[in-house]
This record gives sequence, structure tokens and C-alpha cells, in this order.
Amino acid sequence: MDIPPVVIDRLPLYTRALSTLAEEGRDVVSSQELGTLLGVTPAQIRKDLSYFGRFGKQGRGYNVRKLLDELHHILGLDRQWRMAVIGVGKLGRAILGYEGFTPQGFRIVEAFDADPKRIGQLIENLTIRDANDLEKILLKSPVDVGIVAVPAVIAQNVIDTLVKCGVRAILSYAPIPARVPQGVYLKRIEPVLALQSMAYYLKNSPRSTAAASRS
Amino acid sequence: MDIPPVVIDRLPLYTRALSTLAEEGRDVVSSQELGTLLGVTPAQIRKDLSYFGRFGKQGRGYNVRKLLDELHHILGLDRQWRMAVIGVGKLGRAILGYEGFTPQGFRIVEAFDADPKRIGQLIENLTIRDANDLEKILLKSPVDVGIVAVPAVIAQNVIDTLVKCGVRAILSYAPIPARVPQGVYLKRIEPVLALQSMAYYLKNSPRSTAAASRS
DNA sequence: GAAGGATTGTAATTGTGAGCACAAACCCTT
DNA sequence: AAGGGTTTGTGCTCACAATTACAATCCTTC
Repeated sequence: MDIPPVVIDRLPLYTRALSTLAEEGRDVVSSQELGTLLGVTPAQIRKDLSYFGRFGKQGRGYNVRKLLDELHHILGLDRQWRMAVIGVGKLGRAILGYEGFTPQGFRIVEAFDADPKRIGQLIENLTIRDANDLEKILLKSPVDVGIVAVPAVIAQNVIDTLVKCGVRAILSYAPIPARVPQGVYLKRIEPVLALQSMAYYLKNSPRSTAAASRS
Repeated sequence: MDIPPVVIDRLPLYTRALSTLAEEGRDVVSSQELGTLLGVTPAQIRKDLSYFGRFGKQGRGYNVRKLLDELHHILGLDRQWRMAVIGVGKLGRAILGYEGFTPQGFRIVEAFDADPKRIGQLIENLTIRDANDLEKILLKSPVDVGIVAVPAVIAQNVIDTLVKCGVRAILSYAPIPARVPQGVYLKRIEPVLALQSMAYYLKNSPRSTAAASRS
């Protein structure tokens, strides 16, 4: 059975909402309520979940704790994932300092840079390694995810090296349409592209007119 | 005529590739070549462009400079957009220091924070303003885009205030499913969600097996 | 200036995902 | 124990986006 990628992309949203509900002490939630919370139709949520099993009870809804555990298991969030950051300029340092990864099981265990002035520095409890040793170090200490925060011109190069080292998931902050082989998963973070597409709507819809909002 | 949002989201990709080609001194490009460059089918590119006019020449392709100018005009990238950053913690400072916005016509003109220790500080040639004065200042000095880099718990609050000030485009780095009224455009940057959906594929595809890669 | 090769623009088709609507199932109350 | 009120899971329909395929058009070369 093949599950549509859009469905996989929505599951993390569900887990986040469920976490919040769990913290609030809620035991049960309906697809209706979850839907309004997330801006998604209830039917969509039920259908998405039905790809993986039957987790709800008719007339009652979903057990928050149970559904959360199920989703964690489905997504593979019930384990630790090791990550390496390549490039510790301003952006890279912000990534190293971000506290949002660890609570979700994503831990940065290596950081690399090519600038001799940065190599050896201790940032956020990590010693910056020489980017030239990337292969050598990653073979000894493998990571699951590579986070690319290097300038655009060398990004494809870095990505190729990561792939060669067996890294199968890459989060790229570089503004290039990077290519990866089959079996490697790449997600791009592109604030500029987001701004540019919003510019179209800003330009084409007068202040007073109603228009669809997107995220 | 109503243009599908997916199409609008792809146009910035085209402009970026065309910019590169223009810098390389290329005069003409075919949808074929542009497609391989971006990982998109040639037909898709042609169809996307056909929503806005006929920019190519049969048997020849597209004039790089001309198509780039057209797309810039369509997207509204032929003018300056004023932006405000709210929240200048580690993330906010990285955003303030990012050099990728200005060359594309997106300029950060105001920065806000609620922490008294930060207010008044000079960061990247900007004086940090008191977040409590957000409304007052934005009414005097309006911006087109708000960049939200505050903690999740107050993000919705900040977004509501921005909307009240007439800001119609918001780029949010906060990990919440923020809601905005019709006519306001919101894009979210969510690295954690990206990681979580990739975890699914990491977990479910063995190293050796071929699997589709996505961006 | 005619012929050949290339590439666009688009009509038609295919594929896919979202929404609807309802039967089945469950809980609670009386 | 029965009935009413909910909510799930899912077959079906609809809408829309991607792809295909081809006629129309253009440039170049001989």
C-alpha cells in the first residue's frame, strides 16, 4: 500500500496538536475539534488516519494519548535521530542554538565548517569539525539527517558528499534546486521563495478585497 | 481568470534559474533545459507560463532576459517590499543578518522585541523597538510583510496584532498552525515538521531500496 | 526561398486528492 | 434494556492539477 506524501506531511501537524491537548490533560478528541484546531476538515483527518488503521471509537472520538503514541510510532518519532549541521555561519549557529529539535528526538551531534577560523571552536557544546573531514568523520559516526547551511555555490557539492556518506535525509537551507538520487529524501527551507510568492498576492489583491489565505 | 496557487509557488523557482542563466550570459533557454535544471517537466513550465501570456518563440525557446523581466513584473518583484521582524532572539538575529532578502527587493526596516534588555540595542543597523509599540510604529511606518520569530505561545497574538495594523503578508517561523483572516497571506517555515515527515521515510525504507525523493 | 528541425502553446486525457454523506458502532441516560 | 445522540470509517463524487500529444510557428541552412 502506498501512502500519498501529502498525507505524511500532515501527520506531524496532528502529533503537534495532540501533544498540546495531552499537556492540557485532555483524554479524548474528535476529528471535528482537531480539525478546527488545525484548519483542516474533519473528513480529511479521518481519511488520513484510516491509511494506517482504526484508532477511534464511534460516538466518542480518539483517545489523545493512544493516537499520539500511534502517530509517533508510525512516523518513527519514538526514537532518537542523529543530525549533522554543515556550515556554521550566522544561519548555522542559529540552527545549532535552536531548542526545538531535541524535544522531538532530533539531536545535532556534529557540526562542520570549512573556515579555519571556525574549526575547533566550541559552539553550543559542539566542537566545529573541518568540513574536509566530513566523509571520514561521518563514516565513523554516522548520522541520519544532514542539515545544509552553506552558501548556494557549494551546497550541491556538500549534498553529494552527504549522500556518498549514506545520509538519506537532508534538510537544506541553501537557495538552490538541489538534486538527490532516488531513495534520498530532501526538504528545502526557502523563506525567499515564500516571500516572492506572497508578493504576487500582495500586488494583485487590493487591501479591501477578500482573498483566499494560504499557508 | 484564477491562477492555481501551486503555479504561483513555482514562478519564483523559474525566476531564480533564469537569474543564474542571465548571469552566465545565456540569451535563450528552452522549457526542456529549464526543466532539467529545476527538476520539473517542460510541459509544466510551458503551461504555467501560458497562464500569463505567450513569452516564447516556437523553434527557439525563451529569451532569458525578457522572460525574467516578465516574471519579475508578474510576481511584483520589480519593486521594494518593506518588512518588519518581530522577535530578535537567536532566530530573529539570524534573520536580521541574512543577506538573501535585500538582493531580491525585500528589506527589513523594523525590528521588535519585548525583552527590555534587547530594546534599544543596535543590531545590523537597526534599533530594536519595544514590541508594545508595534501598533503605534507600524501605523506611522507601514510594512508589507511581517516576519514572526517569537515563541509559539505568543505567536498568534503577534500575528493578530500585525493583521490589525494592516499587514497582509506574514512569514511565520513559529511552530503553530496560526490562523489569519481572508485576504491575509501566511507562509510558515517549519523545519521540525519537515524532519518529522522525513523520519517516516527513513523508518520505512531500507537503505538499499529505491524510493521516491521529494522536496 | 523552400525544406527540415526544433520548440512553443494548448486541447484532451489521465491521475490524484479532497469533500460529501451515510451506515455502522459506541456511549450515556433513563 | 432500549433509545437517542455522537462520531468514526469509507465508498463515491467532484474538482483540479499534471501529463500527453499535436498543430502551429519559427529559425536556420542549403
